[in-house]
Amino acid sequence: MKMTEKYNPADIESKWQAKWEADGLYHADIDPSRPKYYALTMLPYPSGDLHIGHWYAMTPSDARARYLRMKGFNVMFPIGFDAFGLPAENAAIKRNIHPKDWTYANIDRMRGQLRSMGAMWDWRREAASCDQQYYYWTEWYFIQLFKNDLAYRKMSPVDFCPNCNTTLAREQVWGEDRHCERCDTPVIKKDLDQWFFRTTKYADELLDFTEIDWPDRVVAMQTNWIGRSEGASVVFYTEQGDPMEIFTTRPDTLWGATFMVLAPEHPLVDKVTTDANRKEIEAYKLQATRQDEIQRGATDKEKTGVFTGGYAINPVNQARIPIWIADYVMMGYGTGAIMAVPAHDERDFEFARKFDLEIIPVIQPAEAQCDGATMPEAYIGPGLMINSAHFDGTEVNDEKGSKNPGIKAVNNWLEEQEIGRADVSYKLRDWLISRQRYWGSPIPMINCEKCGWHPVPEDQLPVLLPDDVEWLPTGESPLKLHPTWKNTNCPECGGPAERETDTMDTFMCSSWYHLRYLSPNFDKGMFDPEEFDYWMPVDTYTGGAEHATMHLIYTRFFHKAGRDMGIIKGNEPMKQLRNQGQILGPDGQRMSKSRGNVIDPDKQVSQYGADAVRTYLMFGYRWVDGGPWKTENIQGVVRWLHRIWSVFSEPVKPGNPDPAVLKSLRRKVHQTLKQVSNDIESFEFNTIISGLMELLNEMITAKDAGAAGSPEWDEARKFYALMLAPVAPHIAEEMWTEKLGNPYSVHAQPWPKLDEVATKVDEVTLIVQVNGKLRDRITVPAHVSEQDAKQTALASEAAQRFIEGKEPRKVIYVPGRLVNIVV
RNA sequence: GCCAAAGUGGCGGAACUGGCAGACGCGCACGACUCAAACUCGUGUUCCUCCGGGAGUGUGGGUUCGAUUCCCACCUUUGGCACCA
Repeated sequence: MKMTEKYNPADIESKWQAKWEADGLYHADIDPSRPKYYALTMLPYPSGDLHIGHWYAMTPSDARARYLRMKGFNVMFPIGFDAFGLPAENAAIKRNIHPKDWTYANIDRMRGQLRSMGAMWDWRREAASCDQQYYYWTEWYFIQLFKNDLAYRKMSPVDFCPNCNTTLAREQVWGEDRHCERCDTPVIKKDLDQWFFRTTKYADELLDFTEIDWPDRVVAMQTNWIGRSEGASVVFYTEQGDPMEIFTTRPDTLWGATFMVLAPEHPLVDKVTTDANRKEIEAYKLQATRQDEIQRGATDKEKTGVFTGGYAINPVNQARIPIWIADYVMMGYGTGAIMAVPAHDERDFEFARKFDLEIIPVIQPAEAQCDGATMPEAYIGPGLMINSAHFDGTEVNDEKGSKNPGIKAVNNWLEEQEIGRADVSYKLRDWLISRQRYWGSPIPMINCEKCGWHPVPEDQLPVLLPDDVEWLPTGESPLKLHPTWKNTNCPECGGPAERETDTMDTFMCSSWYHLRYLSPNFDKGMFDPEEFDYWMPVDTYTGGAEHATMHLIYTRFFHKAGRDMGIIKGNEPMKQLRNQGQILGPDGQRMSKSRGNVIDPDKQVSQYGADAVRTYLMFGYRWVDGGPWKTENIQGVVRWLHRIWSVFSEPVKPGNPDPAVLKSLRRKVHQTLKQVSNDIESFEFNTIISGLMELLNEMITAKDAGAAGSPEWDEARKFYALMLAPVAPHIAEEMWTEKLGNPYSVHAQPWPKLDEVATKVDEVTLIVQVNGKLRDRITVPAHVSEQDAKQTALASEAAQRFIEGKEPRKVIYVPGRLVNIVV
């Protein structure tokens, strides 16, 4: 007899990976006869080393894609690289290697690592955002945005990281001390001419999530980020007659405005400031700008501010109210000016108390009486309007915007009087995309002194990045320092002109990679429309939740803008989104080189095999949560894989089993099939594995009872290999093809067919409760009548003991579950 | 402060629609195999117990014959936002 070889993952994994690849097993091509499924996982940055987090994100997604493929879908599962960005330049500076060389070397290395996952990538669709034929179309799309007035240039104060020497988008600035997301350096403000995209134009539409199935968490984060507030815009006038527009969510409190506050940077500050106050105002402004550089955000900071000496007229009652400046009013939101109603706004109240300003209540709560002189805090609840001319007595409730009768009434009146109007304000700002760095997609714009800014003519695209640059960071784009690159001719007048030397934020590149995957070599457009029509939209998108307010808003904007420009079809790029959690180091901390708690997937794979690493990551965690890597826990799946191997390898010794054993084996097989199918569809990877473990345990028991050799046993092994295929593709292939002798490949097989009848039991165990407490178990036929079930339960000796001869008041019967006797 | 999610054995976690809490696995203990160890296999493993049973899913209440599951209040943890007018 031939000795059974041991399970050696290294042998079978590389063998099958090579064969699958050579056979093009996972190529996904347009096939109108089959339903399509676009499964997408967020593309990696080519940092040079695949992280265990990539495995955690990608291999369960791969398992699900494989399952859907077996279910009959034509599944596309592509991969690529988010290949532009700062780390390449930083590495270049540190090691004097060209960012391009660094990036492509890393991509090469990571391709190998990604292959070791045994995932069903269609490598023919690979795209890297730094490829010429990719950024060609990134540039082209920029031009379309520009032509449609969705890209514009503006001088504006922007967050600038002095370490990375580039500007940052609002969402790339983190924390109370406003530091750079990459290097933790506190950012500073700089006034720069920058390119923006009009994301705000889509603010309302971005708040509509009805067409997509995304996690509540992400929907909530995007909703907060967009920050829609309903209210009114009202124009106040300074005493000199300059209009001063403010936005308020509480127009019903207009009569309680006792002062105005301007942001220190507000353009009217100089004009309203009297000579007597000018010195103090200038000092405060200076201090505010300085503080901007460090921190102006702290909430618990005591309010500061200075009186300008100027006054404004409240348009609703002609009251003359002082104008102050204070840093609690931000130039970047609304109009940078507010009316202050201290009686009904906490911040204004605090400010008024500190500077002894008047407080006039205009909302009267039901019970207490508000008195401006004595009230201990602002009142923000509902009530009736008072001190508000003919609005006195109008009801104000807790609703926001026009649902609030007080706000609605005042808004109507403001419009009639032409003082103001109902309005909406957003926290969302236009997307700043200029970066003063080299390794990014060029912004294809030309500036001519005579003709202004014009796009590079499309037949001259792409604007190529020059290879010969000095990339030492100076705060200016390295492209600006290149001796010749920026010199060109004006597309309008032909005279000498200069190229834009900033490059684009890499989020621009990653906003459309799912479209480039459709046809990475297509040269007549961003994508082949035929591919688009078949594959789009993305059916399932998986990745980290950290992109909720950045990438995931940008890509929706990109898509909607493309739709309105006639380039893209549909309203949303990705129908379903699911987030995975994070794998932490064994110490429960975030993995980092400095902590020395990094788990290297390559090492794990060489030690345990790819199937073990895949299944461990699926089994050990709730996918959405993640958690610390536990080295000893991987033993569980390793043992399981070895047991699978032996169940499939050991010679069959046919026995003479009890038919009940076979029936119960078949039941377990089909119950597991049902459970595994449900779990894999709903991203519950941990219970897929536990279900398969349970089934294997039952198979071993059945085998010991002589089941081997029976048709039930053969079906169990066949189904087992098929159910294993999505999660552990290599061992499943080995079992299917080599051990069971089925035709290659297990991954080209249809998913096994469920026999619902087989999952049903003949006999059920009912629990018998007395007053809700478990007292006994009885076995009854599955279709027992209610009466019989109750009778059997009442007759139970254990139950009788607890009934103690008392008369049952009520007997509850839940079919298949229990009988509860209430006494 | 606001928004969101989550609290279950020593640990990761399971429990369909309100119906046997702790599946599966790790760890641990004991046993078998072994000269011995590892591997492997078997048995046990929420806590208390007078061995009848009792308690138990963050805390306190409620609804219900019955609550990890539904409702109310609170506590804790994690993530996000944070003077947004």
